[in-house]
Amino acid sequence: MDESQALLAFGALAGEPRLRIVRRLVRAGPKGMAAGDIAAAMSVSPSNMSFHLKELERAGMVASRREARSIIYAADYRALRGLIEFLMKDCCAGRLEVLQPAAGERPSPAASRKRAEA
Amino acid sequence: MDESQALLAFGALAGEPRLRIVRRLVRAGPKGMAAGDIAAAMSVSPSNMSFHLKELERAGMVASRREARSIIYAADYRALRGLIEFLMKDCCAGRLEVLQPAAGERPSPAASRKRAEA
DNA sequence: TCCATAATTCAATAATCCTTGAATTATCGA
DNA sequence: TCGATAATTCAAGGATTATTGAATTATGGA
Repeated sequence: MDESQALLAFGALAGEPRLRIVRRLVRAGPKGMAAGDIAAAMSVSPSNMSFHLKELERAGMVASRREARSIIYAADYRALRGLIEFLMKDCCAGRLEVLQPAAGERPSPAASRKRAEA
Repeated sequence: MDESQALLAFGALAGEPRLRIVRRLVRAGPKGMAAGDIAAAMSVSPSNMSFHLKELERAGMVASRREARSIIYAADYRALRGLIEFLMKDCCAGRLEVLQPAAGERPSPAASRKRAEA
């Protein structure tokens, strides 16, 4: 996966409805789910669901096929793997310790600040 | 990493300038880089850089500390690992084949369509 | 204290993205 | 062909997010 695809993928997953859709479709497996069933399963209007599914498809995260009157959407596992790989290889490149934490690594400044605020 | 943090993280990485910043900071390592040096390194105005850094910090992807007159930003490796884990565990939960492709898996419909368009 | 440097904050504008509901396209069965 | 179902497309509006330049805060040294 190259950078521009990764950017699309991050954008596609950066919203509650679409992240939920992807989760649902991963669970559904390769046989997928009809657009209307996804919409009903998460109480989103058909037209809005269509918008989000198109967005996910544009980003390559899901694929669609027509089956009689329904359009079936399925998660693209390759894209998910590709995104994970992108984060590991391309993004953390040259810094293996990102993936393999040193023993006794201390909490992040950000985390400490959050605790202090609470 | 929980869902709301993952959503913030995806949003933070879903843009060219910020993805570049994270890449640069991962390369820079734990000692980090001053805000101004990051801005200069990628020809972005200081005020705009500040905006993006704040966004990344809000998402927990980077941490900042003051050092004399400079403010030093560093990538939060834990957050990057957390995001990778989120994708693997939470998002692909119950579908191991997302991570371990079956032998002879065929190209995605999306990929075929792209080829056809070209 | 005064000046210069480093960065942030603020206000205004521009650009994107999301949602809604109506209109349209495609398919199937009578 | 006609009616019903499944989904998409379109246009309008609302809401977020990004960019810019000016004003502000914090720090260190003369």
